[in-house]
Amino acid sequence: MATITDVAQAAGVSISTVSYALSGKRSIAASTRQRIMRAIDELEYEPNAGARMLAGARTNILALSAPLGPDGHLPTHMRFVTSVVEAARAHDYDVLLLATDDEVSGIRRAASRSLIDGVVVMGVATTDERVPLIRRLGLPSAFIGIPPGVDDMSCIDLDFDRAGRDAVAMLAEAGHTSIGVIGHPHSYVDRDTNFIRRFTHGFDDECRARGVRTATQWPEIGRTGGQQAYDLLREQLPDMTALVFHCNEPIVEGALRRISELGLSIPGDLSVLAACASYAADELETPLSAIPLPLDEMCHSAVENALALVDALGDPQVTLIAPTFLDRGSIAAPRPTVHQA
Amino acid sequence: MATITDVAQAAGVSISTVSYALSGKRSIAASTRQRIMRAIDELEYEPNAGARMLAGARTNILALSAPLGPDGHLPTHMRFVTSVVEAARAHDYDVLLLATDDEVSGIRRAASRSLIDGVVVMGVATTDERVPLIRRLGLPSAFIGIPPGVDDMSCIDLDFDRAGRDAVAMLAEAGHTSIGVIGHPHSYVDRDTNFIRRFTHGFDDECRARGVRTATQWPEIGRTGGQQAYDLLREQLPDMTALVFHCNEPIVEGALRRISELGLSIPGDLSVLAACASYAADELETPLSAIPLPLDEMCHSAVENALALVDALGDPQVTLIAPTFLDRGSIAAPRPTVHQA
DNA sequence: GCGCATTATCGAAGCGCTTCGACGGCAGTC
DNA sequence: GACTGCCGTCGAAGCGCTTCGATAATGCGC
Repeated sequence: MATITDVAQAAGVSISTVSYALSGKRSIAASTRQRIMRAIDELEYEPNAGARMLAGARTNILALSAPLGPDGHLPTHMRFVTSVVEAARAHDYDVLLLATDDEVSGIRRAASRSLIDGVVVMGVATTDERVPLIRRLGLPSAFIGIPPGVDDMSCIDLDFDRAGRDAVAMLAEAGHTSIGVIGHPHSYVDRDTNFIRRFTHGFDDECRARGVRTATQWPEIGRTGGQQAYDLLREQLPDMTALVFHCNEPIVEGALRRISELGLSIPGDLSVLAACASYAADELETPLSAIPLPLDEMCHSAVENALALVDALGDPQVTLIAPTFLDRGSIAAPRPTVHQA
Repeated sequence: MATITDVAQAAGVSISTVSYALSGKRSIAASTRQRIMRAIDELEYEPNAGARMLAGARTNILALSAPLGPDGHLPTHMRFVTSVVEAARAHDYDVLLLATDDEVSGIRRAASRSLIDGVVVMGVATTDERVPLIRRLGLPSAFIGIPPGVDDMSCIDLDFDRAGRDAVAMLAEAGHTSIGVIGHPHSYVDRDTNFIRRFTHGFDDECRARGVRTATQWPEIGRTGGQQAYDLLREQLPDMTALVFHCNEPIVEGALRRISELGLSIPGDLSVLAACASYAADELETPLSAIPLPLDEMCHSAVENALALVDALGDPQVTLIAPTFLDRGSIAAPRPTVHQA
């Protein structure tokens, strides 16, 4: 493999000139730069990563701490992972994947070994040991999700509170006064809670403000959970005319199936909104209007925030992304109530 | 951060002694080693990764080249990824994730920069550009899956041909003479084919040898695809008494649902086998007897094969894992035929 | 045409580690 | 008691790069 010395020789310059030509940190005559670039191409030179780390105190590697246990929703996690990798690559960064019981210790190890420049943290739990660890290490970082009470580190997330309010507002303005919610599996609620709690807070608060009746089901994982949750919800809220999903697609699919089994039409009999949807809500059995989870935006911003900290540009910041709405026609005014004799 | 010099000073020895104590490449007096270890603990010393790479020509990083496009089955891919990470960690290796349009170029880049010691390749396609690339780079590698015609590189996979034969044998010996197959979505077949082809080859060959009638459906992606495939299969093979799945769970779930809608019992009316199942076939609506895909074994062996090549222990080898069978009672003898008047 | 910036380039130090060769000390051998 | 061999340790070279300070070359004002 060619080294910088080979390039310097081939171009008839010193190695420091090559280095400066590459980094742009000092001005180089255009003609010299050209010769150097030609030599680089011919020799297929790539700088040695180890040498660069040693000398430059820069690794061009970002860790991704991802709890990818069997209890999360794999497809969603996967989308986050690939999106982070993509964002990192856009800045010539590579991603070291820390997972399976190494999301925490791996951060310490990689940082102590100066293997990484920073870390992107996903799957943030309510009390997350990675928060104090990273703070103590002084490692540039970005959290995807907002650990409660943290304001001295970069975090990015959808504004779930706002999303909850918007969901209510949208349905209430269409005329609904009784809205059911199917939330995440309760196993997530016990663990992750933070974003779920924020959504619920905004949602419930807005219901109260508008005098909307509501009830929430936290189902079991999977499609069956979705079906059961819908049935229970109907018992709890017999006059329900609108349904909000704040969960992953298997549960949505289960509930939609149950709805269609019951012969109910969307939005004729029931208005449905997919809130904070990490999946493609237009590819469901019935396409759903949605407040999408801006997954790519979150991941890209997280990477950029982390790298800004690496470059010591700016300070850590907490970013809440404003929710948006994608209309797919699954929301309408409720049917006029038929007063029974 | 503490360096090896700090440790040497604290322990009152030279840095080379510390290095040898750590690597074990020369003998060190027990008392000296103890002093060194104490110093390491007290200073929380971790060797600098860059320096190690530079001096040692060893990075302790393995690349994982994973095409994680939206067209694959995300949960399965995710399981592979976490399993590889886990296996690598067991050897104090970290994993650099190459994905999203960088599975190929990333290998070249990381290798040229001497960032990685080797690469584990997943999602192997029939003609895969990574094969010639890695061969040309002379990079230690292991393929999860067998690229056709490759015998000079380490590959590991389930013996799909054998699995196909075993599937037929098992059902034929239970008395079945007409076996339907629901295979992978045809979008996979067009792309990946190799393992699918090997399964089909073994399966069809064994059917021929045993005089078993058979037909295969390559469904659309998703649950609906599974339902449709089952219906079509019944038209194609009206006397079908056994069904083999060689696909991912959404399709299995769709087909099982259709079967239960039709009021058919398993294994009373239909014997069912989940072949090469990457999912937990015991957690389905109806638990299925299965030939499991030994995902962890594949990933762990792949990592070990790649590392063996890094250490220049042994030569590349193609490993086919013998299929096993997990009985969950979804296979029985066919009902005696009722001759219609 | 002299001094002074400015621009372009170079040499050398040093990042933290691994590894080679060397060396002192000690046990065993004849 | 001198010789051989081995064990435990050390010093120094060198991995390929970045960066600092120095130096040469150029352009400019007066």
